[in-house]
Amino acid sequence: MQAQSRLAFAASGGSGGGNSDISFGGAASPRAGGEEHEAVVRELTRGHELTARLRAEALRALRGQGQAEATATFILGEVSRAFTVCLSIMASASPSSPRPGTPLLPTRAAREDNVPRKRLLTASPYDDGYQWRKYGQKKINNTNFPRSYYRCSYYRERRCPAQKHVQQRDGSDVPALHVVVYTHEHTCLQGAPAELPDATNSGGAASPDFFPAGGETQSSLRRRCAAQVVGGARPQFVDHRAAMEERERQVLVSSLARVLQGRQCYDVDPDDVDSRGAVSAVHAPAATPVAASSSSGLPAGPVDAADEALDVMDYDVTDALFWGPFGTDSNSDTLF
DNA sequence: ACGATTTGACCGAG
DNA sequence: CTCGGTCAAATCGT
Repeated sequence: MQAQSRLAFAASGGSGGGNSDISFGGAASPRAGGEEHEAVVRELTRGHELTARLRAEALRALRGQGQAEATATFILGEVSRAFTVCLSIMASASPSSPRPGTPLLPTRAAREDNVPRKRLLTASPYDDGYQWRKYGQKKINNTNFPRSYYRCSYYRERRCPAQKHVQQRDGSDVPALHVVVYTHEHTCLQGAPAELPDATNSGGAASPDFFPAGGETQSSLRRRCAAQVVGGARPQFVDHRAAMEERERQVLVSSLARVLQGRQCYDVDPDDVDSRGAVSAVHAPAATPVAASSSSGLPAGPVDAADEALDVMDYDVTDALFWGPFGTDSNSDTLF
């Protein structure tokens, strides 16, 4: 599913630039395309709803049955996610929706801070592989749910500027969907390997930037850094897209590892999982520990939130699906 | 004791 | 003045 959408959108011009030229099913006219589009969306929505019901029933039936429950949770979560991603693609390709990269009528347009922003619609707003610290919550006018404000946990010691705002979407989505707006790009994973305090050796040479700030002890900083390192080898995230793919892969591996927990004969190595999530090899020894554990256990993917009435510009769906790079400047199609 | 979260106050933009 | 975003003291959880 993801692989297909990836290919489809990769062929359409890729990320960021917002030059996608998406068409589905060779619709001949806007009218026919619109009807076809509606029918597909209707069926996908129905499938999604039925999956949610099936999931609820299955979990009720399998409650307390350990591995079976975990397996059902994972598989049905993946099915649900597939529907969500399809719906997201259809929303982005809607004949009536603005094309990616096309400036929307600015609701609070022309924000002048020039800060790159990006919006996602996802059932799991907290499973993006980063560590966040909440710093505020606000009731927003004319909405049912409060908006929560998060900052990268490394805001202080590494001066990572990344932030995100999470707000549950009004309505009766099952599962509940959240609009997540990311502002700024993480800097805390870039060019870090040699500079981070060593997580295992006591005398690791750390740059002053990575020493604890605000009274945090060195040991607690090390613990936190170690918690984010996967398998002891910190990837040097230079290419943003590769970094995001890597993170998504790790989240998937984490899910698989949970499911396979207890089956001593199976272990999953992240290197054996390709970008589509396919496990290309299964072998001992131990599975690599994975950061970004999910509290929900349902690795639902992020999708485009093109129909939201929030003051965020639309952006290329490829980025929405695969956590691609932020827009970086005025050329970005992800700005407010 | 310490880090994370909550929540009312505050601030700047419109 | 209203509103969204942030701050920071109080509170909570481990």
